[in-house]
Amino acid sequence: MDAFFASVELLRYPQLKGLPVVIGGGKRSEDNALLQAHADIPLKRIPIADFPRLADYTGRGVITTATYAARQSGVGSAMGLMKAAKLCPEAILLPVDFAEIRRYSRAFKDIILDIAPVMEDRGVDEVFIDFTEVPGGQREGGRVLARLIQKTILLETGLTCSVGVAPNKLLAKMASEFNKPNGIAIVFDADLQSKIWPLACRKINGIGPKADEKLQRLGIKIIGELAQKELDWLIDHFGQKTGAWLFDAAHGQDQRPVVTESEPVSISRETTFERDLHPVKDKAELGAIFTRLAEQVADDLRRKGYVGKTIGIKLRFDDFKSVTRDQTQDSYVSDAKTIRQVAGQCLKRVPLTQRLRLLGVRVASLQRLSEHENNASKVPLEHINKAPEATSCIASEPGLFD
DNA sequence: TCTGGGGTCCTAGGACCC
DNA sequence: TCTGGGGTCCTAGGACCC
Repeated sequence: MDAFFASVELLRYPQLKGLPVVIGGGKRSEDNALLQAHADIPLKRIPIADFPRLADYTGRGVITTATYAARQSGVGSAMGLMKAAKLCPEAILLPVDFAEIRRYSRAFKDIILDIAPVMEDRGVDEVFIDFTEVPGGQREGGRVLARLIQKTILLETGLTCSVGVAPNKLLAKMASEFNKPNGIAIVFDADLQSKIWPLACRKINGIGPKADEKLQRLGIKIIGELAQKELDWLIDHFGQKTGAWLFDAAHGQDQRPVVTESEPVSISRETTFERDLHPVKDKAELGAIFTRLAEQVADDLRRKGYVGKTIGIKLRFDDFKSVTRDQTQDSYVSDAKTIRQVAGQCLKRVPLTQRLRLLGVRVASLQRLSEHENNASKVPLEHINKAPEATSCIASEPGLFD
């Protein structure tokens, strides 16, 4: 989806179209103030001058999405809002409305599922779709189906998206960036040299700042240069797994299937404080936040129907360094009390000599509540065979060749 | 002007087992 | 004198993604 969070806000406030708008910053208080002050008029009649300005922001938030007009000033995703305010003070700042985002996310995915049922969820604003078995999916290299999806989403939601069609996920993801916004791009295997090799290595999904820096140190800036390197050379410099993956990626090779269903690995909640908190002086406040995070995670587990047996915490200090601690239980849990208690034990293993800026609580090693109840109803064997009269064990001595 | 929140996957060492 | 070769699970950190 194109500038998804911002585009959703523009549906509500069409008077902001074409203006630099930035979404982010957490709290909805300013937005509520805006709405309260204009309770008597329709949203689309609220004067532009009355919207909150990025220049007035004072918190620790980051940009989630910027409209294309705002991007002209050099602001972009993940940038701190205070920094963005210097670059584009006149921009309008709106908080994220998660409920609304989820509604539109569900809506555009349902539209796609109706047309092409093999869809992989990649977060609120992105999916992979397998065109292979969709009737007409091969027409014009996929362009006809891409256009149909685009038009239907626009018609039913008012939102635009960009589509990349290619033989695999790696190339499709890159292709989707080619004609943003509201664009379609088709990439065939034969286009590798002309369309992919001139791109910066950073454009490969999976090469981040660190890997890119290392590649640059080795004199590799674009994918074409990466593709000239031998497999063994890449493995020598990046290890077996990453080396082989880089080699494949540079040659446009990617065998990953479109995965339509997956189970979560972990569920967590974290929060950055408005100001850094002192582990002793602000103990009471930290304790209250800690408890609330545990309650939120417990609630998430309950709502989603999971239990977990690894409970962990995350701390970020005032110097932005992070640590994690976790502890695995013998049995699966999901209640706030237990999570809070085990998380407290984890916290004791961290030396607290600095102020904290973030605290998080996480539950992993998840199991579906339904399966868990299933297993719990079966009495475990060790409870049936309590104190056996005799135990047979053929190989009771540690053998040399076992 | 410091840098959100919720995730996944990988690596690497140690414990422990056969 | 120097000590295998699997395997799994747990823990901590870090890169990366949306």
